[in-house]
Amino acid sequence: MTKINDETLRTFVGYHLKRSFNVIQSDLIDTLRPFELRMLTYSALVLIVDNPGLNQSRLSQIMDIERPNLVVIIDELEERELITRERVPTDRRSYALHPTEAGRALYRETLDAVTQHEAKLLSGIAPVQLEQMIATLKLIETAKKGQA
Amino acid sequence: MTKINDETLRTFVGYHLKRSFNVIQSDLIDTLRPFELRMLTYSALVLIVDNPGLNQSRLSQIMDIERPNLVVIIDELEERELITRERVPTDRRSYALHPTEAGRALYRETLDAVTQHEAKLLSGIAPVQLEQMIATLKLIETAKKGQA
DNA sequence: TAATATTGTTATGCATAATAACATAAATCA
DNA sequence: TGATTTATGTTATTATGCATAACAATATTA
Repeated sequence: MTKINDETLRTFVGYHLKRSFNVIQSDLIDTLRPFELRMLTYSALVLIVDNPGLNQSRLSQIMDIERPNLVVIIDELEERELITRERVPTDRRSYALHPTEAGRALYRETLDAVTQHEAKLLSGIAPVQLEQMIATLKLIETAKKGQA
Repeated sequence: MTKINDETLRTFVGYHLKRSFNVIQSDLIDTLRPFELRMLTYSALVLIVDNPGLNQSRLSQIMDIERPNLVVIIDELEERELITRERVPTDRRSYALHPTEAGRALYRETLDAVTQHEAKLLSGIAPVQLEQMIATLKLIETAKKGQA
């Protein structure tokens, strides 16, 4: 069992980002499974509860996914009666997305579970350190626009 | 164009990780496209050049993917004659993976390109800040084992 | 030797993500 | 006003990443 050398890949920030994200992601998937939610359906539910009345176009923008990919997500949430699609009178092309009472209830349950799971996973890391990291991650997030 | 509120998701470290990784990933995909490499074929090539002779089992472990998923990646690299698969005399179940000269040449080219692209993308961020972030990311990466 | 484990493989499915093409509706402009 | 362009949601299709089950060949072990 020779140790494998990944020092070259370690010179890339992206490599570290990916590996650590994988850890958090797999924890999140486990956390959401009992609620029968995937990462994307969960994100969409949260954003709809926090921004009732928004349309699919805006939602796909904030979620950084293409409109076609959002359709099935919204279909699923509507099917489960967690949200509603309502025609907007002033713009009959778009739908206003609203959470149902069940949607809001599931939001509260899952928010609690996800928060606790992540806190537990990261319990060995100093909060200050996490805050500093998030500040840097925000810089990366906006790096694309900032440069050529 | 009302501003959308994602403050709830912003309370999760994973959300920040995902968004920033997306930025780096899309930059990386663009960087690798001219070389006809994807993220995984690139990672595999780098690891094979840096660890000549390793087998697929070990490679899948370090790459954090399942063995079956590595097969097609290795197939592709072999097809392009960037690596070779050689039966190991002492264990005829496994293949020793070695880079060809073309593989090593592509490695050098791409390493250069990827390094420069990432440096440019992150040029607005202080190196110390990135180093601190990487230290925290490493903690997250090993968090799973460290806890219950 | 018999039972078990490992390596690589095929087949399959799920989740995430991108593009093309389209109907409907709205906005623009000429 | 009417013609053109744009925006919204949708269907269909594809690529990519990632997981599991099942298997043949080979090694290991009990």
